[in-house]
Amino acid sequence: MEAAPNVRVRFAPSPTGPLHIGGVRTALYNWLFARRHGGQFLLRIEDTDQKRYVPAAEAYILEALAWLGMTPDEGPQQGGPHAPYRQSERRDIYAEAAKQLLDAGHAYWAFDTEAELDAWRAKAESQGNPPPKYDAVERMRLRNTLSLPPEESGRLIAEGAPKVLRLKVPENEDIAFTDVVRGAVSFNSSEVDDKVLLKADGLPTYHLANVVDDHLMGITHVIRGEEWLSSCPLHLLLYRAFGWTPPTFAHLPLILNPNGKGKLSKRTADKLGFPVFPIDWTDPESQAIWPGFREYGFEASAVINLLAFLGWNPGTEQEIFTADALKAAFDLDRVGKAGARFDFEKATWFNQEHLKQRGDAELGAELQGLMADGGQSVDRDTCVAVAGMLKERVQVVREMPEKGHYFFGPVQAYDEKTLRKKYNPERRPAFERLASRLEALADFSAPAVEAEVKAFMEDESLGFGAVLPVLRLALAGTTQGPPAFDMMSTLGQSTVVQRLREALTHFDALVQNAG
RNA sequence: GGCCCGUUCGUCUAGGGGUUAGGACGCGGGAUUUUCAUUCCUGAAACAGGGGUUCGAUUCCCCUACGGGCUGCCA
Repeated sequence: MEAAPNVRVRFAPSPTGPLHIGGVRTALYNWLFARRHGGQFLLRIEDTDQKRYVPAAEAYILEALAWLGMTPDEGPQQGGPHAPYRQSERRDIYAEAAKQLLDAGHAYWAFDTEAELDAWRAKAESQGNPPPKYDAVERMRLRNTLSLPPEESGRLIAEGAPKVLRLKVPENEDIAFTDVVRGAVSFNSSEVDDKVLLKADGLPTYHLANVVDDHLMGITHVIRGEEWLSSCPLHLLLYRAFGWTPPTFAHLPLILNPNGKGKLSKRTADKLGFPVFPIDWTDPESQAIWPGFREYGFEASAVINLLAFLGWNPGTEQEIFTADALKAAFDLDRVGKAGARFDFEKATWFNQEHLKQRGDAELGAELQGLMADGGQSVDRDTCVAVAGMLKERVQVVREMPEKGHYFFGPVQAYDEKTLRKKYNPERRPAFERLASRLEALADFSAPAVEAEVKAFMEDESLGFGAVLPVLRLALAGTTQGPPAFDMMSTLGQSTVVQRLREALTHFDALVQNAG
């Protein structure tokens, strides 16, 4: 799309719990769009619902964004020209905006209590009708400054009766707009009800606060989930009532459950065994940990890559992107319209691709840290070597300690089934000679070990198939793994010799047991 | 129920009035590898259905079906 002058976008989550992966993607698209166009990416905390407010959620959001490298240009942490960036700290601004609407006749006070409204809805439903709308026709039957005699309204207000401010939505008017991802969209204003703008507690609802802030903060593009599409006409009405020019809207398709129906949910993800949150979240009530991608072992760059592709594609066949490459390639015109099912298999593939592109040194340092977390101190060189050998054999770095356990400690178990197939007790003396030959080696580099083992095979008239599997079994307990000579070299001479000799003492018995 | 949005291989998707409908994940086969993994080659696999418009529709229009969202003093 054309480079709009000074693009400003925002991510505006509500701190009611951990950020969902869908929310993270919304943040990502906003961030990418801002970077692509040299604009600003703002973070605004929409904490206007005191009932659902979860104190730890804001810190969680900040940490998740930081992990992914999506640093806001303006936000509660870094401040900015439009501070504060937390809606609970902007009450006066909304109150003033509300007054403006009230004075202009675009809004009115309503005195109906929640109980009254509940009864009103329940009555309709009991008659088999759909839930009624507080709209142009119904409002005259409810209690508000439009339906009540002015004296009574005045009295209620003077008495300080609980009241909410509602938008006076016009009747039967077509509201058409162009959505960047959906094209022409239109609604009739009669479908929109007189939404509450200011709640009885004096705080604004999402709609008011969002529109006011987007305008005040100079937001040029509102990029958000499709769940907001239905309220977009309401927002447009609000912009019009204020006399403001609305921003450009882009409603993103939703991320759906892998199989079955609906928006991707924690419930489904739990069942299928994968995370839906960027990082771990400890539920304040149950203390249960809701798993995150970070702790599962995902690379931040992979999460960004895979999320970017859930609803967007570059139009080329390239699928592996760094964040920087995405910043250059991303744009709204290639965002799809249809919801995308989340495929964890593909997500892990993305991770492995990103893993393979990382350097051994860096990976080794991470592995060393992982080992330390597990209480084992391992030297850096070993970790680097192991990481290099294992990175193509795991999907997440966290698999390495277990997958390569034999590098860090004794063999946990021998694969007996394979042992029976590959080991012939008659060859035990030969393998003992091999142990001695290896013990005598002056150079234990992989090529030297390889040369020695090959010489041994030649001398003993044994082939690869007769020697390597047994060697692997003795040293690692399994026939799978990195190239045998690299593995041996990393294990080190004394470990190799010792493990081989010890294994030989067990192998006969293990083979016999089976018989 | 009403309103709105959507629908190309199992999944993510490219494409677009005339194509052998392309790629990726996953799956199958093969090559390489001492093994596993990687890598490479390869196979199976899709335009939801019905009407139009058109010389010609997967592509444009309508309807249906299906899916999704919204329908709160939640966001």
